[in-house]
Amino acid sequence: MVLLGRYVIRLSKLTDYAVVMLSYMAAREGEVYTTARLAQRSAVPEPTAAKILKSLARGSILVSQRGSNGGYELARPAAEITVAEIIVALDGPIALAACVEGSSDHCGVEQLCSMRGNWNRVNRAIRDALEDITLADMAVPFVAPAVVETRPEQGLR
Amino acid sequence: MVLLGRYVIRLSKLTDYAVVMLSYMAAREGEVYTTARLAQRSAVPEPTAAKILKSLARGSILVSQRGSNGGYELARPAAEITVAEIIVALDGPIALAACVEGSSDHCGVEQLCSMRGNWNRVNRAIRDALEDITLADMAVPFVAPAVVETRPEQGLR
DNA sequence: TCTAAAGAGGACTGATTTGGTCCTATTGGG
DNA sequence: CCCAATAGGACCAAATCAGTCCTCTTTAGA
Ligand code: FES
Ligand code: FES
Repeated sequence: MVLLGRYVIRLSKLTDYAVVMLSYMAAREGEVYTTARLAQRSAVPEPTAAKILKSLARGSILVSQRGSNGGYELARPAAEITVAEIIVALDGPIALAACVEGSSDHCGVEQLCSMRGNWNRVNRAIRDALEDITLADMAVPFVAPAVVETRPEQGLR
Repeated sequence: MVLLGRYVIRLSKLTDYAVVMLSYMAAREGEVYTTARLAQRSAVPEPTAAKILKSLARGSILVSQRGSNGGYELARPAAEITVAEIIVALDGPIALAACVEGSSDHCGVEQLCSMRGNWNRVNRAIRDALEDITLADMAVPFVAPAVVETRPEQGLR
């Protein structure tokens, strides 16, 4: 059977929180933010915020400065940070199921392997979609621009 | 805080199994397949297969015929069944986080709500990607076409 | 040079979610 | 009628995730 490995798209709370914090940081690039401050501003409990920030730093989305006066800073301009990267930093590679390029596991049902390439196609489609959207796209100005409340299906792009 | 609800993309084993079974069914459209048969052919344990098939039927991807001589049949030609539908049938709506059109929960941090529309953009991008791929795309002929074993990053479409 | 303010890195735990099983209807053909 | 199927849930065990905490390293500056 198809023997799934690690790979399932699984974006969640943490990722969502991350975007909230990153958006806040994007407001003034070049500034250094401490964990405490970011936790406060985003309403994420501090230990959790710390965990997220560490992951983002490991993923080269933030650069960290240790020691006093330390903190985090965006590693690049917001427009160059993609949602895909953020997800990868927190949830690991973006893929749906096994039978993924690079996965070495191989299912026992050789006949079905032909499907392999097709999942990859799906994966690539999603990855592309996610790579097209940057933090700058997410981080619209914080002065909430009258969010339409009723079924906002309209054209935000 | 952003108060996430139900909505997280979460395609997984079940979905993967489903595609395997559906691909098998797509080979000869119009034929009626019993749970037992599908379970065997796809190497999914029968009770699990049954569960999946029921979900697919509920999602109008399959039509079921009860009673003896009963079974399942594709509700439409494979080319008209999208991967998106299959996912929805098994894992529920395709979306990443809350702040989704239609979700009535509302986070307490009004300032952050401006991000809302942007998640929707992400959601829509993924949904579109998934709607573009049909079961027919996944169900390439079962005589495995010499799957390239070494880093298959090449152009399978 | 000492201290305190930061981050790094992991171990750990409780809560959710999944995957998987099973049991009891209901349906329909022969 | 009976048997072969599906429908629909309840249920459980295992995996995963969110969240916490503890200890170590780095660095500014008194
Ligand atoms: S490796 Fe996935 S179907 Fe064979
Ligand atoms: S409802 Fe999601 S940020 Fe407000």
